[in-house]
Amino acid sequence: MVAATRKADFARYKAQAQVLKALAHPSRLLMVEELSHGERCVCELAGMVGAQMPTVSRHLAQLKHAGIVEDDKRGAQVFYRLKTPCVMNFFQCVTSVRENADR
Amino acid sequence: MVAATRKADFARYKAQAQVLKALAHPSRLLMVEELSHGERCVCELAGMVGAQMPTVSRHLAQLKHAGIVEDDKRGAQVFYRLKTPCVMNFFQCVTSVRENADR
DNA sequence: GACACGCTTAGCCACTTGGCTAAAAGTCTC
DNA sequence: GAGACTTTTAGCCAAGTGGCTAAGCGTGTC
Repeated sequence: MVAATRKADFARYKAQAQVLKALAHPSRLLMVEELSHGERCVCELAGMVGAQMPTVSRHLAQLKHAGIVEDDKRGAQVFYRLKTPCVMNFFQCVTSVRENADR
Repeated sequence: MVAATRKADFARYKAQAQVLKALAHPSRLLMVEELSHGERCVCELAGMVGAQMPTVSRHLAQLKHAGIVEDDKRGAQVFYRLKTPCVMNFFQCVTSVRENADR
């Protein structure tokens, strides 16, 4: 059963890594923080990030795939919002890690 | 000052992304969880991860560079330990994100 | 229907990541 | 110092990432 347990653990770590990877990009972090203040359409986020819309759209697709945001099409626009506001807890943790790292 | 603020924000997001990226790999997550139970030498971790030692050594170098672990050379061996146990808080957060994602 | 608008997809590119093997470097024993 | 042992570094390669432009697709307006 040890092998089976390790296999299950590995699958769990892989899934967790997927979520972390989705957050591990400056532009995506910026978007997540912005979305914590309320829903935004793609063009608004593109303006803030300072990248082309196709690029931003793909970043959002990654966040959506990881289950961090969800989209809502209204007319010609698509609004994104945080699906799991708990994500914001990361920011504190990450900051404290960084502060310890600098020490 | 808006431009300067945005620039500083971007630098902050970039630093945070570095920490998240360091954690965003199944093998590294496994090692971090293992290290949360106490210090381990490289060969022990290599056995758990199931990878070659050079590979594990490089993963550990990434974690060290991100400020997540620190090393302690004792004789021919190198022991690693968590520098910021706070990292363990991530696991809960990530899990809850995943559960919401599956829903 | 024609057009503008917002967003996504596809294709291309440079760059990074993560695995391996081989070689080097440091430490302990004899 | 020779040899065994642990760890790191270097070099290679396949696969993934992230940016761009161009093209496609759905929606609202005239």
